[in-house]
Amino acid sequence: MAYQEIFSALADPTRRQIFEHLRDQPKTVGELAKGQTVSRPAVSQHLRVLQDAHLVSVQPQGNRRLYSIKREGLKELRDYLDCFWSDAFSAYRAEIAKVMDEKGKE
Amino acid sequence: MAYQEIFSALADPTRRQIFEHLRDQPKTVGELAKGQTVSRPAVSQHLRVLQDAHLVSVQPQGNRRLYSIKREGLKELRDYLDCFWSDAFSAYRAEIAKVMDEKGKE
DNA sequence: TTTCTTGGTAAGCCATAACTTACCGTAAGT
DNA sequence: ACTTACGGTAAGTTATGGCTTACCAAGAAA
Repeated sequence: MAYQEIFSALADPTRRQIFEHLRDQPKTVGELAKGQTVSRPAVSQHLRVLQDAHLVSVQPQGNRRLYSIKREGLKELRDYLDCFWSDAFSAYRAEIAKVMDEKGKE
Repeated sequence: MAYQEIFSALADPTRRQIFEHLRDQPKTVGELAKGQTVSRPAVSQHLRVLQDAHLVSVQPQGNRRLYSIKREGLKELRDYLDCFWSDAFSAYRAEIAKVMDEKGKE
């Protein structure tokens, strides 16, 4: 359904780098821009795209905005990939994934 | 490493549709083009990109070329996604995936 | 209340990528 | 041998998307 946005969001190398930087911990726009060669507005625009793809989320904290990874988009992507394993293991995999998602929420 | 090619290969909607059409069974270029609104050369070009991303493979059969899905690229992508589940379940997931790949090869 | 920081948005530029038509090589069919 | 089917490649066009600078709004700090 929303594969389009997710795939194209992660297709850009700069955007993927930003996304990866969020893997360790939530960061502000300024922090993210510091690790990038592109300008801060560019980072803002990338974050917008990632947000639309449900790959990151924000919480404003006074002056700044703290971005963090949101696994929702990733989960969708994983489900998409899974349906290319057409054998019985696909279902098995899906089940495992489901269980782990539950755990992951804690 | 080669995430770039894989992500951008699947980011294009037409290309993804072609890829999905191969899910059921291997097909020739003509067959794939028939299900598409774009021209046959366009399909050829898309297949080239998918091939570079290790998402499809070809075997020539006389006059025609039979394209089929190659899970190598998908596997790489899945591994990439897995490393965003940073908890202990990531390792577990990876193990499961490995086992299932082995099984899948049969 | 100024001033500085933080960050989103607008406008415009430019490179890339997806498409087209035209062409060519090769294998089958007649 | 000729013709038709199949499909890859070249060249050119156009739209999209990633970048920049400039600008603006809102919260801290002075």
